[in-house]
Amino acid sequence: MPVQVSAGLSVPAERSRGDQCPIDRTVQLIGSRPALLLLREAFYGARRFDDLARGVGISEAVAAQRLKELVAAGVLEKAPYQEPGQRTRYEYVLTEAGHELLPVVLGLLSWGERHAPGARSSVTASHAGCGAPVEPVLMCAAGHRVAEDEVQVTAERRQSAR
Amino acid sequence: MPVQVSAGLSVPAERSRGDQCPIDRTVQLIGSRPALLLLREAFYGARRFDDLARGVGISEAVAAQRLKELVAAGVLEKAPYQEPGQRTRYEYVLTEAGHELLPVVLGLLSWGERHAPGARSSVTASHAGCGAPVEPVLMCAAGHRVAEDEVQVTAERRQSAR
DNA sequence: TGGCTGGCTATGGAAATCACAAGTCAGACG
DNA sequence: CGTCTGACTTGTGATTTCCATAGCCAGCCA
Repeated sequence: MPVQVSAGLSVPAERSRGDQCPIDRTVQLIGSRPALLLLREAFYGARRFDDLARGVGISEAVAAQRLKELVAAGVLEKAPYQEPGQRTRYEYVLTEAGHELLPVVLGLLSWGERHAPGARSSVTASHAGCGAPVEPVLMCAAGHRVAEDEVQVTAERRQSAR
Repeated sequence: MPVQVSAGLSVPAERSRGDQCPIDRTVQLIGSRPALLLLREAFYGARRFDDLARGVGISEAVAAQRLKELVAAGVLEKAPYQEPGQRTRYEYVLTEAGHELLPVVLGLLSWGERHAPGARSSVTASHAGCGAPVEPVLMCAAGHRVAEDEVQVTAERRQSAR
């Protein structure tokens, strides 16, 4: 399913320094603290507005704004639900594209556990099949597990005026 | 309903909303656009102040500030270098912990290529050993490659005070 | 000794973002 | 009909972050 990205909605990607780098584009979409934390809540299983906002600890105004952006970016989707005796409401569920951000979020989690001082994690990610904990790792197309220092990053710099 | 335990934690009162989640801590360290983009430049191979700042397209003041934070966070390190006929200067190199952020950065890159509209990437990451492109994937401790929807995220909710 | 250059530091004002508070809206319930 | 609740929207300052400009500082070189 094609991820439709905002038909001209509020995402401010345009004005900011037009960078053609996908990293920059992704960061502009989900790179702010509230957005990423909302995403974290979504992975935890939160779906309703109040749960999401409270879990992150931000005001409703900010939550509404960020959720709108995440929906526009195709990361979340509004889906109707109805509790017995309640009227129809909308919850926020992760789209396919949203699920694909899990490696990033788990990468942040994993790094934070190892390098950011503080309380231990209260979160675990496990393989639904076998129950073993899950971690993001690097692999090359040939099937090798790749250590961080075995990666060659090459950028075709052509924009560097000067 | 989850219970709130461990409420004894002293109110943060720090500048940041004290969250004991490693994801939040990591985001507070490297989650801003300038910081992440500086990191990107570092992975591209930039080491000198001007190259880093110019590559990101931010002012020197912001670059100096963010670089200082990244050094304080242990992601970058200042190392002396000397070009012939120049005085000793300092460059910024990735530490071990910094290199371990590569999965996160590549995850953002990979996601952006697939889901963020725009020009194609001008960056590739390849395995230094075999030359094949590298991607971040999820693996469980048992050695299985795990799809995003096979991951079970469980959080010990305790903070839902109120 | 004085200029040049890379690498910052300082200041000031514009712009974005936040929390807090209050208001809106739709429909189930009494 | 009128209230209640979840999900927002709007308004108001305070706070933060940004860019731009300017200045400073340390050597190498002439």
